[in-house]
Amino acid sequence: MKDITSQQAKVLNCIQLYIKKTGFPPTRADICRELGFKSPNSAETHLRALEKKGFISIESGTSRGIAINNPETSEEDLGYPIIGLVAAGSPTLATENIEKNVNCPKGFFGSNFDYFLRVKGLSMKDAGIMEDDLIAVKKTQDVKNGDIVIARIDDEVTVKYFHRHSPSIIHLQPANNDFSDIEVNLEETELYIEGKSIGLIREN
Amino acid sequence: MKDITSQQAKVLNCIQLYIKKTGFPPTRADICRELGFKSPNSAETHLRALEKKGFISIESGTSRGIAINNPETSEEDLGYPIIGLVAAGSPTLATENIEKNVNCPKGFFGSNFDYFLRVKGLSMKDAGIMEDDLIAVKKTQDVKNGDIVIARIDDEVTVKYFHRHSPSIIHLQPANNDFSDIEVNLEETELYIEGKSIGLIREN
DNA sequence: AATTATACTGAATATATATACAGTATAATA
DNA sequence: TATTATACTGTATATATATTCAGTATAATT
Repeated sequence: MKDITSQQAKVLNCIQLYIKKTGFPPTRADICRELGFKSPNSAETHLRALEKKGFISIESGTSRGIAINNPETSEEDLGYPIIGLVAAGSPTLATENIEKNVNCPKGFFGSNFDYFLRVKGLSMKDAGIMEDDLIAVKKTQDVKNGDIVIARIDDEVTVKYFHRHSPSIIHLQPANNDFSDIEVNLEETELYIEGKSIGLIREN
Repeated sequence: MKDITSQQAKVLNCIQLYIKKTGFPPTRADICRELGFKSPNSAETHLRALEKKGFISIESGTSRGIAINNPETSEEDLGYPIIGLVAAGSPTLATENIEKNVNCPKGFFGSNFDYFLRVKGLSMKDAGIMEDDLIAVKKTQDVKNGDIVIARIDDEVTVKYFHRHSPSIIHLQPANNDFSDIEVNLEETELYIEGKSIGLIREN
């Protein structure tokens, strides 16, 4: 990264202050107003110089498309996404399925996990899993009998106890007498294990 | 701050992710692209709803003029202590009672809380509170009927539903048929409300 | 001596963007 | 029952904004 001139430093500082104050970067005109320039091109040339020297990035054709290149804070925690347990379809990490992100420290639960799943229904009530609870899901196919798994059968996603009765027969057991076991014959029906529960969070 | 709807939460999350990714807030069109909307007015109305509810600020007439109102200035927390629910005695924050500290961000559950209590027994089983669960406890005497409270009667601490039947009669109800109600006559017995449960964490 | 980078003013313009207006539809609430 | 909030599509437009072009001037390199 090349040397910055004093005027360029003023512009860079102005951008940082502006973002801190408003939450979004300044326009060329904003910089002019802050620093007393009379032409937007003054800001423009300074911005291009700062970009060339690596202090900022400029998204072309984009209003306020200025980003400060901070190598230190680049690897920041986005947190874990909360995904709704949709009746049909696979819970994917696509933006449109993410309810919000939870700033949860890594290794909060003993082992690592990938996302939170918001529970619908009471089929696991007796396991202490209630409606709207958040299950910490570890994406894995390595599940043992008795594990609480997130399983998908024909596009329907469900949370149940996992029990392999024979190489091709798997039982998905609810923890609620009002629900019945789901017996899956792997030779007839496709079963996909999305992962297993390694923890739970409830907000009330 | 009013309740956020699930769609509004998605929009808010989308904005946060966009800022994290690019360094500047999205346009209405950007939000549409991320979430699959086909009209910029979809984003607009969600933004106005989020503004009305206080989650964001919008600078009028300003491109990308979206600022998130929760600066989430959470400095790295010292963490919350986990306190064992001892059969007798008050759960105090003294060092000798602290099982360990959990590095949990402030405001992790909607409201603030003071410590985690490790649950013993199954008296609140039907409320989804299982043995060894961690209850997030907010120290307060301001409890309403139906709240899950941490109560102390004669040095014995217990977690139960709170129900005031008359000014001097309080029922502490378990959520398990194997246990019976505790009726407390405040004129005869001293009852101290340590606080109430505002959340729960389970590690398995 | 000829570039090249810095540091500006001033005007012009294509387009990126916010935002209003006109609809449709459903669920919740008074 | 009427009303409000939510959740969208679709079109239109004033303006906010990036960006180019044309200059002027000084200092630092090559």
